[in-house]
Amino acid sequence: MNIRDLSYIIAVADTGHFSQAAKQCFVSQPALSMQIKKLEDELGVMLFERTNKKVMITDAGKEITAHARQILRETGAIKDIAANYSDPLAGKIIMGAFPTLAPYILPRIIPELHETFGRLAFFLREEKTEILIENLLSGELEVALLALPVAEDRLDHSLLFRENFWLAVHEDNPLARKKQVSTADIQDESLLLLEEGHCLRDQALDVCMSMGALENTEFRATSLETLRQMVAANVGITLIPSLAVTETRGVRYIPFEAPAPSRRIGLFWRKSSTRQILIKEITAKIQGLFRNQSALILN
Amino acid sequence: MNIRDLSYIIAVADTGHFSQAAKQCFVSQPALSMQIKKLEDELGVMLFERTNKKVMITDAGKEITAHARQILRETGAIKDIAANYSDPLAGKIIMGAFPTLAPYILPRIIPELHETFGRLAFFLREEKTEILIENLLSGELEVALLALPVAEDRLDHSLLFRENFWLAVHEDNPLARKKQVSTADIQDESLLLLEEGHCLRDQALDVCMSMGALENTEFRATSLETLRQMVAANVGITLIPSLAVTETRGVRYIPFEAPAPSRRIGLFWRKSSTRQILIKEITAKIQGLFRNQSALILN
DNA sequence: TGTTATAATAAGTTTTACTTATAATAAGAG
DNA sequence: CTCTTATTATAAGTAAAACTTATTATAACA
Repeated sequence: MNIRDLSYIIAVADTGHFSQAAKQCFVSQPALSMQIKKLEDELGVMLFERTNKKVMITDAGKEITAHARQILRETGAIKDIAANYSDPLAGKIIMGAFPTLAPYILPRIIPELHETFGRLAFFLREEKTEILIENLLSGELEVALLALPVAEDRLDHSLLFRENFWLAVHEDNPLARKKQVSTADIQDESLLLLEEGHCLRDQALDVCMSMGALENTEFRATSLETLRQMVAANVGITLIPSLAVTETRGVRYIPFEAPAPSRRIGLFWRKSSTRQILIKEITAKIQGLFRNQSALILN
Repeated sequence: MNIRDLSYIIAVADTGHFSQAAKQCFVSQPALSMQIKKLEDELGVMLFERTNKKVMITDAGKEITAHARQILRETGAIKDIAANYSDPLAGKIIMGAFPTLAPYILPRIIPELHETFGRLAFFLREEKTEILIENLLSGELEVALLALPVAEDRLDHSLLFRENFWLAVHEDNPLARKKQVSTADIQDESLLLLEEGHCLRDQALDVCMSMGALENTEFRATSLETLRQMVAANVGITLIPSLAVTETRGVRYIPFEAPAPSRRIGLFWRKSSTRQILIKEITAKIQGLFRNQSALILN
């Protein structure tokens, strides 16, 4: 059985002629006759009763063409779906981002992406980096915003922007009066950090390492907002990535002297992804957004 | 697109492997890979994301395989229907018979046919001969019981039996005392006949012709039962076919001397009918019934 | 009785699908 | 880090299927 054969029998059922049906199907009459005969042999049932002047459909033919019509409707649906998906900038895409980035970057980029990619529905997932990588590899997620580097060679990425860290201190802290902080300023200071599993923790530890600062081990926060509130409560100081810098009662954010410590954020996807075209477009769009606003948000 | 291709993508969706899917479909892995690739090209959409270790289905693939599954269900339905119809002794059959035969023969043969052809549903249609022939030719009717001869070379037939005519007279009629009637007995008698369009009218006219009897033109009955009641009311005499001979108050039925006048009843079908096997069986069954009961019903 | 309209058959060609063998590639084991 | 294994992709050649044109067969109709 064959979808083409089914359209042949429908054409015969509709026209009542083998030759007209053949014309309608753009094949020669013998081709159509032979295919129908083969189908009848395969099914073990006559679908049409032929005379020289008339073609009559049998009961079996009536029932079978009804199902054949349904099959053609389904193939139509398949073609429609394919046509929709074959627009690489249409459909849906699930984007992941880790928790110390997601709430600060998504409100900035999603409205813009939504505007640019009108035929695309964005779904968002906030998870820790490790989970996001798993989700990417398993196919649950199409793209994710991750901090570089990521040691996973099944993934590809493009760099989106570099996000500087700011020092967050209580307004009563002596450092609060500085316009910029230097390595010397925070040497031997101890910083509040996030708990294990957050990439921001590792990034901040790297900064501590290079600047000679220490971790305040009395307390490990479960979220960046908790960390910020700890600073507001004058429990300690911490690093805040620039996108998360927002006016907060009692807190002063101070930029570092160049070269400021920073993290690099990239967009990641499976090397095997079927949506490379779309991803490339999204990358370009996000890069464009941050190129224009770099003065504002990166330092 | 192709039903086989659809089963390939379903197999891949189910197994998660091209090679396992190929095994399940009894083809080589390259064959399956190539067909799926061609389908993807045709649809303009990737259905699977392949890596060396893993096959992931795309969103498009998910939606499309859902429809593909529906198509395979429909093909299953088609095969089921075909399997049912491919039993030539199963299904339904519509049988026609003309009005001066139908009510008398059908109660005798339908129960027997029903018993013999358990998987067959009989539907009956009573119409005048002319209509029955039209219905046969148009395909509305598969077989019909008609009186021979029928001048229509698109139809085939087999002779089922010969049905004698009896003379029906009122019990007060002098002929009522005879054991048999001869040609001489009804010479110049006038017989009540049916109205135009009934084949029994033509048959009876033939008998009149050959026996030198006349038509009673005062009255033409619209049904055989009317005719019988006219005889019971002593309005006249008539011919009754043997299957319609049933004890009736005031009516005597008298057989003719051999060779008795008779009509031949046959089973008719389109030469092009797809159900020749079944029709042959039905013919044989009916012939058997009447062979056994010939003494009873034919004379 | 010839003409027309229709489906079936025949022969040959083209297209499609398949097979086997091989390559390429990444994951996992030692 | 290299070898083995598991997987899909590619290539070349073969087999099968579908198609075309030309012809035949048959019934309806003028």
